[in-house]
Amino acid sequence: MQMALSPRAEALLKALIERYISDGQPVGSRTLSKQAGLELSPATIRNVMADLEDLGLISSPHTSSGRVPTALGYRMFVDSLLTVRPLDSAEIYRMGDELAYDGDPMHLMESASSLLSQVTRLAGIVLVPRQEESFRQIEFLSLPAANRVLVILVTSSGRVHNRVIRVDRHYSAAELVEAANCFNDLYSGRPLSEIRNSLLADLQSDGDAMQRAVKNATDMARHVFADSESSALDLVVSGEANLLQIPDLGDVEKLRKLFDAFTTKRDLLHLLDRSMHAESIQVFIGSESGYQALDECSVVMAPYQADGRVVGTVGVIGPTRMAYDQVISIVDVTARLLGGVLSTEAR
Amino acid sequence: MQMALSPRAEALLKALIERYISDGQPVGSRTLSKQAGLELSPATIRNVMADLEDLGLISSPHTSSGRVPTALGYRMFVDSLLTVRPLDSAEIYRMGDELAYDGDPMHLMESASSLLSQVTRLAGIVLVPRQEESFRQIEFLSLPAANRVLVILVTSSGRVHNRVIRVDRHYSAAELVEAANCFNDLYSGRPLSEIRNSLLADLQSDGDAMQRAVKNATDMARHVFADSESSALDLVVSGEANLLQIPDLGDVEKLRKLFDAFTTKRDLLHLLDRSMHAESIQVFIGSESGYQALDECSVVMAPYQADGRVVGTVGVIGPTRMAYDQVISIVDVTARLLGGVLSTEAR
DNA sequence: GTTTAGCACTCTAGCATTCAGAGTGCCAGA
DNA sequence: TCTGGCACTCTGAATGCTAGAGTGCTAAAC
Repeated sequence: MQMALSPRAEALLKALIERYISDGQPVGSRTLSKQAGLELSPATIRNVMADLEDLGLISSPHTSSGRVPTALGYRMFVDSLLTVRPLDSAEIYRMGDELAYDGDPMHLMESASSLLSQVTRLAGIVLVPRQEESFRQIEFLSLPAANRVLVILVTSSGRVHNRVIRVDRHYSAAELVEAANCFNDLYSGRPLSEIRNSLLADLQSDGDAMQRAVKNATDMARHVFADSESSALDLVVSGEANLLQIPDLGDVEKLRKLFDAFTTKRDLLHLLDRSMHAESIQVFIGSESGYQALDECSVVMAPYQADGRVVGTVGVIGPTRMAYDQVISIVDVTARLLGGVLSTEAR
Repeated sequence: MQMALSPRAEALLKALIERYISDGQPVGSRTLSKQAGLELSPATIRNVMADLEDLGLISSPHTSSGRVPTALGYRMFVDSLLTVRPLDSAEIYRMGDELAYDGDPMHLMESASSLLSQVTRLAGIVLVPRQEESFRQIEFLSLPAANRVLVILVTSSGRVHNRVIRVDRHYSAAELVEAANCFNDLYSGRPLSEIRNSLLADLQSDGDAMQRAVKNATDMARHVFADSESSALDLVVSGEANLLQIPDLGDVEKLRKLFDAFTTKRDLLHLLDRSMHAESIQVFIGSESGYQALDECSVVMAPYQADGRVVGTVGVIGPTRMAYDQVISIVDVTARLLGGVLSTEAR
């Protein structure tokens, strides 16, 4: 189906999409003919456009007004016609400054997301995956309030989960330290999911065979591991408000669905999970994403690395009519910057 | 200026506003005359309405269409005409179930905010004030990564702040425990702000007179106290998406400003701070709030208590045309439920 | 003196009509 | 294979019209 286009048709499609992206108006043959670079009469252009329409790359909103790219058209544009506009180094430098790292990776993700939304004037998203996380350290603190213990879990990425739990009796500080030590020795470096399952299994066997300290630790740890599973914190979205003023997304009902997707996060997580496994930048255009809420949106995501391993993905979400040439390089740079911060940091 | 209205004018105003709230259409004299309870001809009603308009309580969008309440009209309605519709106990019970408390007060606030937004179909907000917080406990954990220490601060409300800091050399676990003990002994129960200032003063004096352990603790604690000042986490907003589908807030530009206010939080914090000092429910109508972004919105807030002391405020934000009778009692009940959870919990 | 009926007036919302402009498709000629 | 020309279509803005809803005012009725 995807027969090769003639070079002329390609050039025309490229010019049309670029024009549409900057104007937002359907593009007609006259307009395109006046455009420098193509010395063709409107009539010729009309013929070519008719071919492009047959191929499903462009369409006209109504019988007789200019053409508009379809999702397929954008796809071809992004895949093979686009000339990405690299950022100048001053810009990159400025962006790097904005990425503040204070030790809390969550803050870093938030600042990356917010940076993206400011620079692109779209919504920025950062996915902080949990599946790869492993256990680093647990600690139990006795609280003054009766029979309360604060459980603190530190994961390999440096994220910290804490939770206050009620316990059945008072534990001395020494007991708590011992329990933590046992647990740390037992599970250090193991993936969270594995530990979670293991804890669940322990709960069922309920063996009296276990040492007391280990048993205590297991009981208390269970709560915070249950928390760490919740993926609520894994996705950071910012700059949603930018989407409000984009005329392309005028349909209030669709906009509401989109915002719902931001708060629910479920669908987005699935989608972004896919982009994790890609080598480089990925662009989901319109309904390609498979989620209704994103029908009129495109998502541009780039995986970022820490010490050579992909640990998450970062990008933006905006209308299908977005300035891909700029957005792609901005997302690319952000992913690199983020990777840089994470990697130097770990050294 | 606020001369007493005749009972008839009051009844009329009340009927008009109730009608407008449920319909969203300007209300004319005929409509009002047909309404049960008032046996008056349209002409009479027109006379009264003219008076109400002179008083600035209602206005007509254009020369000849029905009347619409002004902010002043809503104010009088809310202050003296409104018959609050109490929730039935089943409803209250159901809401109580939704307020899950797992030991983390932040989760509780989020669930309260989300509960409000679901029940009212508006945006829910919860203010968690910081000024009243006092110090409960600090702890330092050594991390495997070179020269990193995790600082954990627990405040009186049970909130936990953590931060990873770099230190100049390796500290042994024993050193860290000692430092924490010193610090805890020194500052237990004192207000955060006081400690913050004290730490700042110490930094300047830089006295060699201080014990080494105390000095270490002070240096490390400084970072997390700086964090705890940031008020970013103090305001929880949820259900913003609900506002999108409200026809009254059709102006996209205003909506964008409103969403910006949600993410900036600064203005909202100021406003809500005011509502903290009120005894009971407060309603800010339209431009009364003094913030442009809230021009076409009303804010209904109720302070909530923990053990008899007001510790925060909870409520909703929506269009000026909202069902005050229901919203007010929903907010009221939520504040009580929240207070209940916080108080039983502390016992 | 309050209330009501009647009347002239005003403004909106919807509808049909018109008209210019932009764009298309197609055909015939270069 | 490209281009010029022509008939056709569709949109969007402007216009005029009408019905409906609502008002303000005045004079009569209670």
